[in-house]
Amino acid sequence: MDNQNIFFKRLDNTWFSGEDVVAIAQSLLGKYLVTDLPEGRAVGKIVETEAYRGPDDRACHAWNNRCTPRTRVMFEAGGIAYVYLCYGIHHLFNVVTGPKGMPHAVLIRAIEPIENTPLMLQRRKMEKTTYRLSAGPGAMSQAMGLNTSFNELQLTSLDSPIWIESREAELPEIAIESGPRIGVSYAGTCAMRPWRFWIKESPWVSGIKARKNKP
DNA sequence: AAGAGGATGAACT
DNA sequence: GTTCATCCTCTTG
Repeated sequence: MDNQNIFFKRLDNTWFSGEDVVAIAQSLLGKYLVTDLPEGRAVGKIVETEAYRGPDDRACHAWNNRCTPRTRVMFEAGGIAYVYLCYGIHHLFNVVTGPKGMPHAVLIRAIEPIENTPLMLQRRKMEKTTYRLSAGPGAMSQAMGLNTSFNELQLTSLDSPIWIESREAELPEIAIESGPRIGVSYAGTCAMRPWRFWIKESPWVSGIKARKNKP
């Protein structure tokens, strides 16, 4: 009967306004993504992220502070959603970070299903729960009901249907691994930056060749 | 106005 | 390992 809010804390603009997007990408691991939509509510634990640092990151859509109709949202203050269509099929979900004018964002690449797996299965048109349900940015977005209609949504508003929250009174120690980001080979030397982060040993991460505990 | 290519994933061989 | 679905954005002319 404890007040949930003591432990379930929606991340706010202050949290997302930090200048170090690489650090924020790591801090998002172990946080919970919640989508409370008309079809139902779903919750997933974030297990994989990538940092994109606008001004000096060739892999970032806002590289060199490039501001276009699409990337404009990345220049907003941290805490707003940046969702775009990739390959004409996949909706990729990012959280913008940093102060207004700093075009940084974190791509959420995978979640561990926590609440309402049946809804996720239905959205993915799958029958059995495996890592394919929500491993990879396109799959994750589909499972959670995220699409480009939520671009520019304020995730930090108290009445927002989508948000990210922490669920621990004290942050537990999380074993984090890192490596190069996926699918950014066009970005020259920037492609080698180890700005992809995931929770070590998590079977819900994308791009794993040999899986020990197949979910 | 036209064309290339992409922060992917699924279904193939 | 390879192919390809599918459409929006950006660049070029």
